[in-house]
Amino acid sequence: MASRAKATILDIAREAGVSKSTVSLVLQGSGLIRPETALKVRKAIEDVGYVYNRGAANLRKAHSNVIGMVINDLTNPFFAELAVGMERVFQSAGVVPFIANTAENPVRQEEVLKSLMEQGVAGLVVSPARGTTPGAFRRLETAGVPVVFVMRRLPESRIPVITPDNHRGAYLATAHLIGKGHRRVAFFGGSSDLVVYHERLGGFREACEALGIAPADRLVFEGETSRKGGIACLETALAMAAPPTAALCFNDAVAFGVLLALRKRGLEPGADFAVVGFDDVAEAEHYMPALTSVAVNTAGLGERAAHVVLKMIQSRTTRAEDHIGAVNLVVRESCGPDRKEHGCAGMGDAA
Amino acid sequence: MASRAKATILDIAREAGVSKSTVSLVLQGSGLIRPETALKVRKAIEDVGYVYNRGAANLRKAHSNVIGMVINDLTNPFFAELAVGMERVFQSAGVVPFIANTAENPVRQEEVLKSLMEQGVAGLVVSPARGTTPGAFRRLETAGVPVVFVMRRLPESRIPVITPDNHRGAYLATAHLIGKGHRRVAFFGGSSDLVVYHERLGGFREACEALGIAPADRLVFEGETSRKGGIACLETALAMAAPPTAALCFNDAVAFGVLLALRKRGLEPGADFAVVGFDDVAEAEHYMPALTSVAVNTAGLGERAAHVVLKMIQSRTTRAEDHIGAVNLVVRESCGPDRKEHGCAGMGDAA
DNA sequence: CCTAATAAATGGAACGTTCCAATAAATCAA
DNA sequence: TTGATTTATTGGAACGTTCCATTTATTAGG
Repeated sequence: MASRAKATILDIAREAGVSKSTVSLVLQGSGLIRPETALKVRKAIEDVGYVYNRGAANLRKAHSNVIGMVINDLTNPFFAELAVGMERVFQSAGVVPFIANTAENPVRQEEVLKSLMEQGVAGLVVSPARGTTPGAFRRLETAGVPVVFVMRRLPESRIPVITPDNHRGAYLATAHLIGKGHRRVAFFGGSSDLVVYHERLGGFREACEALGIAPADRLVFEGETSRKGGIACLETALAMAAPPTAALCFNDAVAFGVLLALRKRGLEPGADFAVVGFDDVAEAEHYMPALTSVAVNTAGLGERAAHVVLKMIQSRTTRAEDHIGAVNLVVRESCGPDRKEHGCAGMGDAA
Repeated sequence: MASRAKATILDIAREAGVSKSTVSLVLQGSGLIRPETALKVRKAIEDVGYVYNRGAANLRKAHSNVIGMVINDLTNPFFAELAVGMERVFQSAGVVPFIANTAENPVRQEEVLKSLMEQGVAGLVVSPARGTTPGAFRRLETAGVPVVFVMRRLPESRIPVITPDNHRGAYLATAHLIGKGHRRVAFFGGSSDLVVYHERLGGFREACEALGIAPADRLVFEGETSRKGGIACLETALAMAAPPTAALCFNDAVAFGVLLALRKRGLEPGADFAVVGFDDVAEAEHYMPALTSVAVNTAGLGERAAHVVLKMIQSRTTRAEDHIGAVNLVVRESCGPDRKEHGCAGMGDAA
């Protein structure tokens, strides 16, 4: 059923009555070959059902045109969107990237990275798994493989990073909440082993400080970065003596959870409790109510990252400039109308 | 910055004072090597910062342990879930699968397949892109590479298929709707170039017939398989003279769109119009209202597909049995309570 | 018609592994 | 001791390409 031993360049050569070198040249589109010869060879290639053996070629050439995208959680639409952005530019550069999922698991990530290296990748763009150890990328570094981080960074590392301006995004969002009249505001979700977390939390804190929210009135609740985490955060927040009236969520997934939990309690998102998300995934716009969120231009950052790694490969360097992408707050319905002093939902505030 | 010429098995041999053959044996974990020798070698491997060159090895061995997962749309959480299911079993089998996205584009798929073949994949599990031409997999077939289709199938092809029981799922869902008292029911979304579409539509039709819905009262609206498509379907359906009162949607994305559009019109999903989805993605449970949907055990089918391809690779065959997975209807809120003759929403029915 | 220059095609070594057949070393039976 | 057997180790060919250095064919210049 399977074909006989697979055809090689030599079989083609025989078929076409030329030397293997000639076939190789044709395969590479060299202009040195007489057009009619090339034609003959191409016909032979078809006839014998040849498939190029990239492994053999790489053995000789030592640069492999395989590019890897290592993603921490493909199940999360945010990262899927990111991956798709990258793919777009790889595609138009004529390379087929291989995607590998680490499922937020550093051990798995280790395996994936190892496998990719053994495969001889030319370059990598990585959104590192939570809890990645500092040394995880040393192998790649000493091997001189171009790597760029996207969306997430490691505490200290020389690897170039493409991220959104998390600090600014959080600042903007928090200012929006405070501008709406909220005086007791919370930060929901995320965990401190991610540096993004500190960046976003930092923006939140700075806004609170700048806009006169008392330290006691800015509440932070760590939690899973998922719908579930959002639900949990809201529950514990509302159980407090003086609960917050608004929250900036670590990401949209958390925000969706909060929205859900509010509804389940019979509270009206927006009117009774304002929530803003982060990332502005596609779904945010279609949620009920539509989610106010910090747009980070996910696909755009993906494209940027892809370009950078391509450039690095081309110029055989392992260094590149970081890029901090602009963000902007897109206001929708989840924060309701302004709550200026008409003491709506009965949650008093100490202004 | 980059290391000097990368270390090979020969460097290790020199370092450890043994022959390259010995190193090779150690690398493969052969028991023929004296433990202390093996230890010495392993130390040398560490010392020189060796990375295994799988390309070179494959050249010699001719079976590559690379497995590919070709997915039509990673952006769709349903397929992401599927991919994750497959990954789980590949991981525990000790292989790192490479995922490639075709973005529902047959041309891209062609490229991806070509690249994978050149890479020398040992096997493939594929959810083919819409509009895949019949010959797209011939290359793989003549090369004798094990391939299994998952979730989707091609009109005619000898390649084994793992899918849910689409016909039965649609039947169940439709029967549920009719059981609730609906007499004018619709099928929303999907397009006829997918064979899944015909399977699901077939189940819908059969249920209608079996349960006495007049041919004129079973409406079918083709449309995009997305939220957007769902919105469009609902709009055109409600614009009819005698609109349906319930719909089975091609998949959950369409159903979400319908839910959204209902809300936007001030209609209450469930009470005013019943909707059931298909696939039961994770989100269905958390939607507002929670979506009644046909659960297909996505991850389970993914696992199954992975097992099958692994088995095929191992037994060097290109054939395997099809598998039709059981489905079940999970009833939530989107169909409301039974609508037995208490003429609730003012939409009369001719029973 | 010969030489120089150019164009087209080619042989062979090299890339880093695996694995067979062969060797070397150790153990055993007599 | 000697050969037979087992246990460890090793050299070398092979895998399918690329690319350099050559060779061969073609054309141009005189």
